[in-house]
Amino acid sequence: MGLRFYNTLSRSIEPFTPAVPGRVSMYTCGPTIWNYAHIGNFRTFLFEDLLRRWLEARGLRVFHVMNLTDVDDRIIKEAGARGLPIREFTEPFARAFFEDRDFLRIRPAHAYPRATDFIAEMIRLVEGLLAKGVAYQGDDRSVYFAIQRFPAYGQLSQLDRRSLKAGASGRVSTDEYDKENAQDFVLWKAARPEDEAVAAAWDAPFGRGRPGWHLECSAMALALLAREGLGEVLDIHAGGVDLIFPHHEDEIAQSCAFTGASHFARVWLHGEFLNVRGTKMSKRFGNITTPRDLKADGVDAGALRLLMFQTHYRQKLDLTDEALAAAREGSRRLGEFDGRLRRATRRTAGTPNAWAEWAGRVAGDVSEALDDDLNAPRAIATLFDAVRDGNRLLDQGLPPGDGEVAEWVRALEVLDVLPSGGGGTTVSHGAGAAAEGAPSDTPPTEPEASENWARAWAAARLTAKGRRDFKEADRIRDLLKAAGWSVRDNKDGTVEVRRV
RNA sequence: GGCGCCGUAGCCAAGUGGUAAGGCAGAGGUCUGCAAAACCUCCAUCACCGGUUCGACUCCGGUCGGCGCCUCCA
Repeated sequence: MGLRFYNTLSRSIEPFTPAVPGRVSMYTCGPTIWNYAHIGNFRTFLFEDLLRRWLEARGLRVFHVMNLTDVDDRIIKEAGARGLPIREFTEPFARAFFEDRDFLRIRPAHAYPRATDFIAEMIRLVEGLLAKGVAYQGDDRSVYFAIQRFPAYGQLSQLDRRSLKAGASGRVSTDEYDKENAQDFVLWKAARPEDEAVAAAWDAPFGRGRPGWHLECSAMALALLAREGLGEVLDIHAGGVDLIFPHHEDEIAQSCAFTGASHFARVWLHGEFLNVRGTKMSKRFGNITTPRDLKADGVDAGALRLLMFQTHYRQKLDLTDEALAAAREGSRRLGEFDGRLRRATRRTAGTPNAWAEWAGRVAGDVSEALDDDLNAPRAIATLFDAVRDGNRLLDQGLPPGDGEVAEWVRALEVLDVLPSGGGGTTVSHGAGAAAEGAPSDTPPTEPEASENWARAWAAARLTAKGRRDFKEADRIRDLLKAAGWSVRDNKDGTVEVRRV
């Protein structure tokens, strides 16, 4: 059936065809670097990572841009409180964002433009809008976009079908405005002393000030599209559902009014929220958890990715310890099978037919699931089916060929949900561990020494088992367990120890 | 008040107009010195009430419950 996505613009699933064959331009709204991004934010970034990976797996060359918002009210306020220029204030959070991104194995975008690096482009955009008469300067010197002069306004959020209740969100007071129409949005905010204090003001023909929130995405997307020779319409624009209105609606208005094109992006994808006990994770609700918090708690990125992808991106997902534990266990099982499969691979042709069928099913089902609006939960179900069937074949002693294993690897690479590193080490007979005599009962603290220690005990267990001294063997297992190592006797007579 | 989403087993979660994927947990079993791992078996009638239909969990209407957006929140 081919690749298809749910397009917020049409509220329906549509076949996806990039404007330039073989290439995809994709812009995703990134974080406002005023603080550490929480995993709610990262749920969206993870969904976008999956999108990116699948497009690439489908053979498309993706140009992915993610902006970093480094000037906004919160940043100015926080920077002011610390007496720092905004650039200096945001820098550590930008770095932290990249660290968290890497921890979660999110593939780096091709560009991470920062708003303050594109002031000139934004000014040009505002000038263009003023020239076209769709923008005007208010009495406060700020520049606003006049939505009544842009008839298509509201198509994304279906504004024509709703009546806005001014200030209903309670997040902004309605009387702060100096606009012709309450729904007009600001393109350029006239500079205030607080802005000057933190170097958040720039000169412009229409007055000194700083960009409004929406402006950066339009300016940077258009600038980077032009640089890549990809026209002035994005193939895909993605973000969280909360950005549909007003952010993306306003981006469309200012971009299309400027370019004259009918679209700013042909496909709009929006990811649902990550909830905590039913309500969205948000700084203002005080219920946030950051990737670094989870990392500190020993949560693995593979488990986290599995958890996120086991729920469709357009469904709300509640984060709980139980769900996290379940994902950890699932990730472990996938990793266990992956290791077993790779060890059993043989490099020969003419593999048993059962494996060929197995591989075909993995590739076909995963592909069909992800093609269908990124149905990762279904793709993961396929993976688990493959684990069960594959283990059964391996139990029968049938080895897979590399071609079949490659199909499994390809499917896994898109989701990337295996546990990271920390595999066990296997000790076989005559490991020479006894060379230095019996290891001490207490483990060394350094990781490497601790591993040697565990290996030594594993060898000792092997020896004890060899003389059928099961009491001693059990004692060793308990001792290792107490030190945080799991023990497993393999069928081939080896002992495997693994950090828990 | 407006717009929209959701309500599937103990927990998480796909899905289809024809009688419910997958994961975790749990129970029993095979294997094992014992474990572990792996495999096998078992574990739902899809919030409620109407309607349409030969047939609905899937379509329509309503009720109840949860959630989101409504000007700078992924």
